Amino acid sequence: MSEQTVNEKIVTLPDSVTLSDRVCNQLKEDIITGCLEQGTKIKEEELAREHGISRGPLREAIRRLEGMHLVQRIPHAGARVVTLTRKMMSDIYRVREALEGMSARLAAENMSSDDIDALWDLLESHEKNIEETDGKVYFQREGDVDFHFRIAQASGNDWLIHHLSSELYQLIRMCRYRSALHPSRPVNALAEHRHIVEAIAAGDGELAELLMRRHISGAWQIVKDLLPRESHD
Amino acid sequence: MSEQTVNEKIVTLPDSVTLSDRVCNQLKEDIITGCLEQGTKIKEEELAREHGISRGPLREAIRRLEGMHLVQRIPHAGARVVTLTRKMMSDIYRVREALEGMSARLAAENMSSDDIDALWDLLESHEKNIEETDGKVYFQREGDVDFHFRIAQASGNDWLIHHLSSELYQLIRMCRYRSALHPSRPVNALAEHRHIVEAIAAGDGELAELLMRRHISGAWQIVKDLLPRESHD
DNA sequence: TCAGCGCTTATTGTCAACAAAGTTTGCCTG
DNA sequence: CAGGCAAACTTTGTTGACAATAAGCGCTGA
Repeated sequence: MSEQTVNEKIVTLPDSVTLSDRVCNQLKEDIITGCLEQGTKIKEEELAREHGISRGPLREAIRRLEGMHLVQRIPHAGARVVTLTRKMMSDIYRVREALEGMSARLAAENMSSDDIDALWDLLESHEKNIEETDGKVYFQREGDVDFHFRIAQASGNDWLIHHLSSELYQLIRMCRYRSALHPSRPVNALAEHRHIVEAIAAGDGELAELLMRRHISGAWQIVKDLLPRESHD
Repeated sequence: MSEQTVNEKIVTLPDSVTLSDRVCNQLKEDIITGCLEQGTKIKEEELAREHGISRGPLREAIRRLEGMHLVQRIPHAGARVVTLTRKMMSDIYRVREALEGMSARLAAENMSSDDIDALWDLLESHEKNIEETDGKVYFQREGDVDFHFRIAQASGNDWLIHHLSSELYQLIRMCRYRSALHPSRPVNALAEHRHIVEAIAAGDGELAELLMRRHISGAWQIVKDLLPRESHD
């Protein structure tokens, strides 16, 4: 699609449509993985220089991150990396419970048998993954997100898909990176995922929703105790 | 706060913290009210000149509008005002059903009696408003949104509050402006609002959620028939 | 010593010019 | 006459400089 005339200097992210896009994604990852610590003041000139771009595109990137709630901005005072409070995470998990519950119900109603087969395959690969790595990778990496992402996709509701995958999941990932999380949860989660897929395969939307809500609610119970102390809230 | 040296052409929005903010709000209203028609190509230079600002702030404003899903952008090809399809509105109403249902449930659990009294007052003023204007204004203006906005506020869930009030409601408003809408719905809606508040006052979260979901579902049934034809979808 | 004031400085907001990409137009060729 | 190529134009992406605002700091005076 893109010609070969592209400059070879860009190696980290091969095809970046735009400097703003590239830096936006870079910053997003940096924030989520904690490379940019929470509450960090964002100094435009400094960041721009670090990323080798001008302040213009950087400002646009920041505006988009603001839209994703990954940075908070005050008009003439600058922007800071968002700080995840316990309350914020609680709010997000609650909303997620509602949205993913809905997502599972719609998936049960809409999903084709081919898609369901693909879901089973996904779960199988997850299981193998857990066995191989002793459960460490499943939750920490993309595995869990993949599952929920697929369900959201299957709902067919574009709004749901977008908000779950490009906003809520990012903050969930960020939360996971903060709370190094790998108890015996993975095998539990996998079992729960199985039950959800069973309900979906049976076309039982109501059950799928219930199970999904319970699954997420349970996840929050685990996560909330692992969150850093910052107990003032 | 701002000096008097500001150009006197700016009369609509007196104190804007930032050009970008001002134009962003202006554009938002223009898009919602249909002043900027759906699908319109956004030409940066032209718009910037019209609003008397440079392209820099305008681009930032557009990035934020993109985040609100009021414009769609393609990297090197420009941005267009979003086009509301029937599917899109349907998706939004479905999500709204889930989120506002949750919102009503939380409101029933959290709301103080003072807040509930204020809600009753709001409904009363709405009733008077309907009588005075023969029902034309209630839905069309802020009345209905006000009610839902208050409930969302009362939920205490910041994520819910933000997404309902600053994203979903905007698109709902936009939809309303497209479908000139004032049948006998207002009195119905008011009655439904009353029942919801009753449930909240009784602390019956489950009932409040049910009634709210039904209320919104009903609203969609009305709205969807009033949407412009564009029947290809 | 400390409160208040003005200045310096660092940072954000804005602008106009430059570079690159995409789109249209029109010419040339088969 | 049709199709495709190329050049001109339009529009977006990017940059560095300039203006304005807020924060930090030292000074003066009581």
